[in-house]
Amino acid sequence: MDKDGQMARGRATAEMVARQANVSRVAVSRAFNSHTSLKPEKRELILRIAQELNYTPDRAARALVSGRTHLIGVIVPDVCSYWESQEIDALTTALQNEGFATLLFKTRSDFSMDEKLLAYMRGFNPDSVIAFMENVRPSTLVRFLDRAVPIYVHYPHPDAEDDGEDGPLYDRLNVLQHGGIDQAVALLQGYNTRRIVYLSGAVKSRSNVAREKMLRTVMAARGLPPPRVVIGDYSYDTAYAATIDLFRVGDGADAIFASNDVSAFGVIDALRHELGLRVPEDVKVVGFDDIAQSHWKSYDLTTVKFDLSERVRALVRLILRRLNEPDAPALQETLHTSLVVRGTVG
Amino acid sequence: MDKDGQMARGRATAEMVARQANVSRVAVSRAFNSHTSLKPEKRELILRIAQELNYTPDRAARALVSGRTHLIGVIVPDVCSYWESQEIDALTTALQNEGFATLLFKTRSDFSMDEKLLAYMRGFNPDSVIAFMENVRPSTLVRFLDRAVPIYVHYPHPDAEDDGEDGPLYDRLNVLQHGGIDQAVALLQGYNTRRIVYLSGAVKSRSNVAREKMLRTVMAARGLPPPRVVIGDYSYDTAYAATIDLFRVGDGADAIFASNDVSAFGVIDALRHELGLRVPEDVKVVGFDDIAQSHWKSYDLTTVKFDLSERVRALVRLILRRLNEPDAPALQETLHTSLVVRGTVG
DNA sequence: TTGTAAGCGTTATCAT
DNA sequence: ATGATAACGCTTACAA
Repeated sequence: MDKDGQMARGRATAEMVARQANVSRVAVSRAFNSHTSLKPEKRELILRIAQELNYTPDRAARALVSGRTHLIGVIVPDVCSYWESQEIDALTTALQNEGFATLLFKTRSDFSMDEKLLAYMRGFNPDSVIAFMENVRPSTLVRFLDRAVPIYVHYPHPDAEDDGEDGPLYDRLNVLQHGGIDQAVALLQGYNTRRIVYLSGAVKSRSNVAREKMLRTVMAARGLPPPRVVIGDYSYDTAYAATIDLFRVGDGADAIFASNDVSAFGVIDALRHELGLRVPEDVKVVGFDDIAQSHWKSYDLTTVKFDLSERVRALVRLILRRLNEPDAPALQETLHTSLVVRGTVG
Repeated sequence: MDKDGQMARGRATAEMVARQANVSRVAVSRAFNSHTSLKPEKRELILRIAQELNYTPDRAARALVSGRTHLIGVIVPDVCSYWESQEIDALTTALQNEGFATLLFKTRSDFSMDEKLLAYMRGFNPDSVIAFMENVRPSTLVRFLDRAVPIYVHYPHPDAEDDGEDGPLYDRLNVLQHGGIDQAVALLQGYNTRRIVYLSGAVKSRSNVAREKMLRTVMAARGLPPPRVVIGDYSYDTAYAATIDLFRVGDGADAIFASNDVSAFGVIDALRHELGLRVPEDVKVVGFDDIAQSHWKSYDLTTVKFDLSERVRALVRLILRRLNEPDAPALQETLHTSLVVRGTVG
């Protein structure tokens, strides 16, 4: 029972705190918004009583008036995919530290954007949205998100025409793939590797297209013939089957450049356990991502690494900058890649 | 431009839809709440116009009056942990289908509950909370969650005294581990395995304590001596190191029962790649969870399986039942386990 | 520095 | 079946 003779049932409101502290409810509101002016001792008193009453401002009410939900929508096709789960993990931690929370939505894994989902998500009024969907153009996203700012992951390429004279239209994260891929190709070249195969990811995904294109460019620049392409979909099972096909029906290869680490694992397992080949002696394998499992002894994978924490910091920076300046011109952040050399090339 | 000569900038409100459709804003609200009475043709008209204007009811406003945010808080120590990422994935899909969204929070991975986090989460007013934290008693959770219902994952054990005469105090999911563990032990017994080691998970976590206890019980019931226990923490790296210790410094083992699949992978890699032992010929390995990687050829792990989709369905059922009947007595759902036999025992 | 009053967009209540 | 009106809990003018 509290002073009013009532059980502290349900949730304490600013009103109750105000009564208990003998101040107006506005003072309570001010106590929780640090930028406002309030006598320090009064603020302390209010915060103390608030804690006693277990009071926290209601974010729904706050959102209604401030237009900020402090919700960041994250759309993913597949939470279990390692790279994405690691990114979600780091992102959630970072957002939490900034006073936001991650609102998770799942979409179909075929990389198509579901407009129903967007409409659904919009109801929750996220302050910003990060779509892990690969082939969604921000112009689609923006139709459904008025307050929210879509963030676009871009893969710049030397050959591609850049944006118009006014710069990009949407906030974006530029991922420079050249560094890591060039190092990987150099390494293979150093071992005199001839027939290089690229095992694709989901064929239409932008990251896959970008990876393949950059690989071609890098190999051409180094005087190598273009890679042969084998179709995959970023999954272990498909990679496993495709590798068997490649060696049983096709011509095999001296090195396989897999579009992500998980498919590299499929490749390695197929080579070793099904085809009786040695990695790296018979076939060399390179992956993409550097997920945590890549250092496991069964794989010990040489792979092109994205710096995850750098990436998450960049994303959070974009979100915060945009929320602070809603009308600023399109923002950009840039991210580099590099090669992590382990045991599958050598 | 719309009829009013304004860009459809920002978000459409019920008011605008009402004006456009020549009805009151209450009618618009009713059109979006199917249980209300509204002439079908009128509802259709309103919904059509709403779609044209790209209108969706604002959930923050709705929450303010209805007391329902349609947010389900999910607290995890580690999103990347594979079992949890699979569960989050499935849960998000299921919740989405019921009109809810997953609000993700990360806590420290030492399995202690952070009260600050709970207070923080409470500000978002989740309708319900699922804590993947292992050693949080619902009595702690409930202090911070007034509207929300904590759901407790319970591991019943024959020896343990059950709840008082009034049944359990909180909604819970009972996970019956006996089935799968008993089958695993029977299999090992069938291969005449002598020295069985249990590689623990995080020692204080409830799931780990429950697994070890059940293993002891089952082995005793089958006339086997108690397992030796090696300390782990559910991680690959610790399992890897602990296994090397066990065989280099300690007495080794004929079979290792790992507390989860990921540590089973660490065990297998250490045995094969560091100690030069064969699995299953020299040492047999059993895991716990049946995550997707368990069928990968490098491991092909025999493991105790929880039916994930059944588990998620049960959780969602608990949430919905509780929201429909806030005052119902504590609800329960029950889940079974079974053994998936693959190549690491034989 | 502080309090009063208005309003955010919705749903519930009570009329009609 | 439908519409007016009053909440919901908070923040942001504006006034003191």
